[in-house]
Amino acid sequence: MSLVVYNTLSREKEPFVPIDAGHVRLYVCGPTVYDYVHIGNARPVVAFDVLYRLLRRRYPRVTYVRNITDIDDRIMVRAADNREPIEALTNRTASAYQSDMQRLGALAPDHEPRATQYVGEMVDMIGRLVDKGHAYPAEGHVLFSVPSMADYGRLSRRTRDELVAGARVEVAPYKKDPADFVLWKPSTDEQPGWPSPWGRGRPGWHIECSAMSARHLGETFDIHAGGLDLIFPHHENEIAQSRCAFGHGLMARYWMHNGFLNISGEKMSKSLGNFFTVHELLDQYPGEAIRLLLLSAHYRQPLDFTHEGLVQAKATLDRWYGVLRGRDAAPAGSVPQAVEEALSDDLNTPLAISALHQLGDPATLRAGANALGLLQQDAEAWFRWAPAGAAGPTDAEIEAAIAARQAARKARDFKESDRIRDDLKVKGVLLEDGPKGTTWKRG
RNA sequence: GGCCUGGUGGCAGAGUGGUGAUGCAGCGGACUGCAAAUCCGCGAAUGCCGGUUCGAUUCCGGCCCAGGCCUCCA
Repeated sequence: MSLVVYNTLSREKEPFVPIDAGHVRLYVCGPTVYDYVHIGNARPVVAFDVLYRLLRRRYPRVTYVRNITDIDDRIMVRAADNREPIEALTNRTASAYQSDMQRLGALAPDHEPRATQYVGEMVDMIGRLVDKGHAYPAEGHVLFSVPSMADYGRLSRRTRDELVAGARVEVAPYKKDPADFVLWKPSTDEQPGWPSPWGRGRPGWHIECSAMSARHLGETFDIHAGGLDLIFPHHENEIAQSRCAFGHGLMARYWMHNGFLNISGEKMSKSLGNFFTVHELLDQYPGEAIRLLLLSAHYRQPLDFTHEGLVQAKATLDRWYGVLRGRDAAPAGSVPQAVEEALSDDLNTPLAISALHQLGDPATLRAGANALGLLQQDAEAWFRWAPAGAAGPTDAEIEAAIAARQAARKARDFKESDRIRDDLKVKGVLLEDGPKGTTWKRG
């Protein structure tokens, strides 16, 4: 089954043909670690985790790289506010990120490079750009010369003139051209910095991805992915840096971008206060419910992230886990064809989910859901999940109440048995009488 | 102003040049001590105006509406 992906470069779906069919290489832009990530940051991680899983089924070797940006002005500001060392802040938030993404069912990338560990590579790359006339030093900075690249702007379909005309930002006086962007900037004594031929300083935002992708995936690789908002300037500038430094006609063959996430119909933003961190959501909903909601719309479409959506996602998973419950549900050997076909068409996860609804066999259902990174846990564990800080009855108390209710039912004291059931319901525990006895779940 | 998305039943959300998936909700039935869960069945939608076509929700043009990007941003 051939894989087709939408390539931002061409604005069309294209058959996926790897550069080396023996080794597919994928890069996804990761977070800047200065705080817990928000739910919008999780969308590319989950969407491209589905891609990673699919590629691993198709190709003998896949290398997936997702960076962690641990040097950035926001980090410096936050560390100063917190009165803590930068490394303490970045280590703590990077660990929280990794743990949160794991709880969303995302596989760990093969490499998770941190920018501060690749400053040497970045300095080398900037040196190459200067040597080739694509960059120039100015007042302690090094800038990329946009006019030096004939087809700059291909990804975002913008010409240099359009950029300059639409610019909302004041042009720094040391720029030769208003469109030029920073590769290296000087640091004061208090700011973190590294030695370079242009003085002590730190890298600009874009250069780390160029340097780290080249190091782990090569000068050209297959897929580069990230959020829609990264098309410009981040990915445009990565392309400029990598192509001009290495002299290739392309950096990555396929550029994939996920759409944005709205909160209750409005753009998520700090000023509106409609801002959820993955960390806090994981206290209130199971990770798989959050993941299912993220996959319930196509990755390129906008996704409205609502409480109702989470409740519905959890209900769907309740039903699926109900199919698995008490039955032998080891995943069947292969992913059901309908699911595989849907995912092969530019990751059509909503269509794949609809196919899952048609599956009644537990092993097949689990195999199909696993392709989406869902139904990865034991069914009983799923039904015992409770929100953080919930004050409901313990498992043992529930079992005891069920036993008391069974005794009442046997004595045909339905008033008492219904009282017990209602009492548990108020406490968030739902009972279901089946042919094999009574099962329960936390609502 | 430039570039780019999208407008499908009550809600969520796919596909498709030829009787419009799927899930939730709703309605009816089976099952149950009663429920719940499950199963069976039912009703319900393609923003507006043109064009191409035997036929358009799908292709083309215009309009209206919503959203994103234009050097913080997933």
